[in-house]
Amino acid sequence: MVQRQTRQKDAIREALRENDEFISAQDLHRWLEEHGTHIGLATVYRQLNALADAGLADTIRLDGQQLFRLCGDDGHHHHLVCVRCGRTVEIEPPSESWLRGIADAHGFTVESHTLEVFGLCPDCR
Amino acid sequence: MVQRQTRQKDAIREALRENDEFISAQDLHRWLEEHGTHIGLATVYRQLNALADAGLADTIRLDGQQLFRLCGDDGHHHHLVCVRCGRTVEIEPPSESWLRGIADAHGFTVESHTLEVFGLCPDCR
DNA sequence: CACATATTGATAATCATTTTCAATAAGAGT
DNA sequence: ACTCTTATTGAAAATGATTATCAATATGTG
Repeated sequence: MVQRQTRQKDAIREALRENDEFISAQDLHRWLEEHGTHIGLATVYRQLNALADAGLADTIRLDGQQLFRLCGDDGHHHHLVCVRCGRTVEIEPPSESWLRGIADAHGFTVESHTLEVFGLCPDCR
Repeated sequence: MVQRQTRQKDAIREALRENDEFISAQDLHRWLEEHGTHIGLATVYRQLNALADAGLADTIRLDGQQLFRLCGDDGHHHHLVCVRCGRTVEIEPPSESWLRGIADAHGFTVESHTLEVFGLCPDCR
């Protein structure tokens, strides 16, 4: 027995499915509360981290807190984030070979990378 | 009168000059302490943020804390960061036109962006 | 030198996130 | 359905980084 199914896990994944944009653990917890689903804050953090670790959720860091969003299982993505409303669009990643080339030039290995572009979306500009 | 020169500001800038790699406010505070210079932690945070706001220091976020490093005044840089020892190398940024092209395609403006590559440096791999 | 005020620093306050640990519940085996 | 092991939960406390407070200090201008 390695992994158990619980109403909390289901509720959290479902809540993420209904929230297209990146959302913080605190906000997701509040959202669940407002929708009549009480789940401990610690559990929300735990599941969100678990999803991120499993590669099922993407995370970005904005304004001192970590935001989460479900994503396909084809690795992580890069984003264009509206600094006013939080709207997010996935963008083309820089080519892996470009990254590797740069790292190789300095003798580094590549473990991970981040790329986020911040600006104003069409509605907010 | 808008800006005053103080021994604290000088000490912090000098300390940054002697630390090539990214360093956290806490660590810089400790470093100063170990070098016989006592400066309030709050002041270290204040100056570090002031330098970053002024564009004189680059910052990255690693492992839940913000790291600072002096940089030239020609805008911000991108980095290759060793996840073990913290060693950092500046890398070529993605071309501005590439960024703008992506943003334009979605109707976004570009206000800022981040790119960090994490891996192991030659000594740690 | 005097004065207005930028700056400092010790401490308290915030805030997000993690840990703790006893209580609960999933699910495998019977 | 019943038991038993243990994954999971949740409330509360702990942590850790960063920021706000505010009286005391120090800067530089007149």
